[in-house]
Amino acid sequence: MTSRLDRIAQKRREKLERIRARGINPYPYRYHRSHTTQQAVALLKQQEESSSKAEAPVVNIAGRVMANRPMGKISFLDIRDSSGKIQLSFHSDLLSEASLKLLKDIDIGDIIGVSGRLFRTKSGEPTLEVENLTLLAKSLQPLPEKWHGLSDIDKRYRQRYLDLIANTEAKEIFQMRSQIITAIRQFLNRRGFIEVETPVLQPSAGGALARPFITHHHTLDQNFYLRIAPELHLKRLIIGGFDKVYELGRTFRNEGISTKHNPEFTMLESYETYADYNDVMAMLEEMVAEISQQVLGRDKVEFGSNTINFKPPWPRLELRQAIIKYSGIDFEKYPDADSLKAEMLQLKMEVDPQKDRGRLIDELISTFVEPNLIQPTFLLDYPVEMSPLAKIKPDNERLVERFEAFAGGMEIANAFTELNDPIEQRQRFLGQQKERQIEDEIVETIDEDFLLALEYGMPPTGGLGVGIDRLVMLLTGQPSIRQVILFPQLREKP
RNA sequence: GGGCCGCUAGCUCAAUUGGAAGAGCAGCUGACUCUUAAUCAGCCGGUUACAGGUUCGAGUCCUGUGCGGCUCACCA
Repeated sequence: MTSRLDRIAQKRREKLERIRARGINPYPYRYHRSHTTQQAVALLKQQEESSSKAEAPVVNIAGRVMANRPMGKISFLDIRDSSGKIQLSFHSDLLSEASLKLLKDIDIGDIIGVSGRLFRTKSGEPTLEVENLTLLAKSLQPLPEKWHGLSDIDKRYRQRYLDLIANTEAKEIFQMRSQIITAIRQFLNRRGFIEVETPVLQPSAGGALARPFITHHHTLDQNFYLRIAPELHLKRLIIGGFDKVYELGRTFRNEGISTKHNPEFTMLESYETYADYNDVMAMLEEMVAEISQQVLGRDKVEFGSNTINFKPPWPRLELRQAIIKYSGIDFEKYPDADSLKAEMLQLKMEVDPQKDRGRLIDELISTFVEPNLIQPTFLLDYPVEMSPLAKIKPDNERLVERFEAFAGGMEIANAFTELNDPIEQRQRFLGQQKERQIEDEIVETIDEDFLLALEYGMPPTGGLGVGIDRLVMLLTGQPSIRQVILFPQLREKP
């Protein structure tokens, strides 16, 4: 009746008790480590290259036992820490009685500390000849298989720690993610941007068109939305006199989950005064290329079957021309939703009758254009009805100064010359509210506080939003957003 | 939410047309003084995701449920 897992766990608990019975704490408080495994290997190499014949120094290292190869009087164990791995050898002749006894109760998965001298085996493997063994944490669960790792995708997400232990590639992705985010901060800080934090809990969810999550504050007895964009608060800071601000943080959208969407995701937004969307374009392409250089050491990255080259300048393509090129439809010829819809039906597209003109154009982009934009590309100049926060083009009142950046067939950034006319902004909000209420979707409240702020005067500003998870996907070559989020959203298991 | 696919031991995977549920790793016992996916001998290990149905007989066929993957829709 007992499963194998039960019996393995039972055996390990017995070992734990045996260890305790000998007066050893299997979960001690600290361990003085002198070197990481990587440093220890480097030390050995350095010693070998120096002319001095001095005896190897004693080092203390710690890590998780990953393999055990007992061979009579010698046992070889591999341990791993976050820097790498190293082989340990245990000679029964050189070990104390206590360490020898303890070694018998060490399992794969245990965390141990060892001290001894470094040497190289006949086959050239850097090895620590252990003189002293300390158990630092007993593991009671068996690890995934050593050769194939953990491949059950569900388990990899739910028990990410096992994925990180068993699959070194998984760990590397998240190390790279951290480096990418560090590189972004360095880039912006160097240019004089300051990093700020604005509310996640907001009385109205503005700055984008998306369904928000709703939550409730008990003391205030008030509902709040989780932000769908930090945009409107960052602009308040521009009004307040900060010239260049950015926020790098979590944003929440209560929408479908896919390989490109997670309900909570990380977004960068930056705002720079006295800049327009052309300045922002130049900054973005420079930033992405620089991050790629800094993290990968090159401009190019393999993504699926394509090689993406981030080297600036990226092609700039007018949205209208792009849609003509890939679908044959010129949206300027169809000034209203009905005529555009009719044309789209001609192409045998299934068109939602509820959609307004902006959303129809959006569908043309995602259906025909986006999948073709593998190399980094800017699409410029969007219809005003899809961009309520962007400034109209000086020579065409139906278009705004907005761009979206695409790469690998995904949108990775969205930016515009920010609308700073408070009266026009109010009209745009009202128009948008009307559209949305027709669809009885979410009743949007207008952010009056933001409009008031705008009335005090906002300098001309270029704003940018970058989907960090997607950027990480590109730079790490991952086809699914879940592979670059440590704990992606999953349905709870019963 | 729709469509397609998947779920077998702790892990990685087999199981022919519906005919006795198996292997490797891990674990346990033993051997072995340079192994490194160590090797050798032996042993242990199953609610085949869950519930029902068809059948003499179901891992396999049917229905439903759960979870996941891909995809479409929703959506930037």
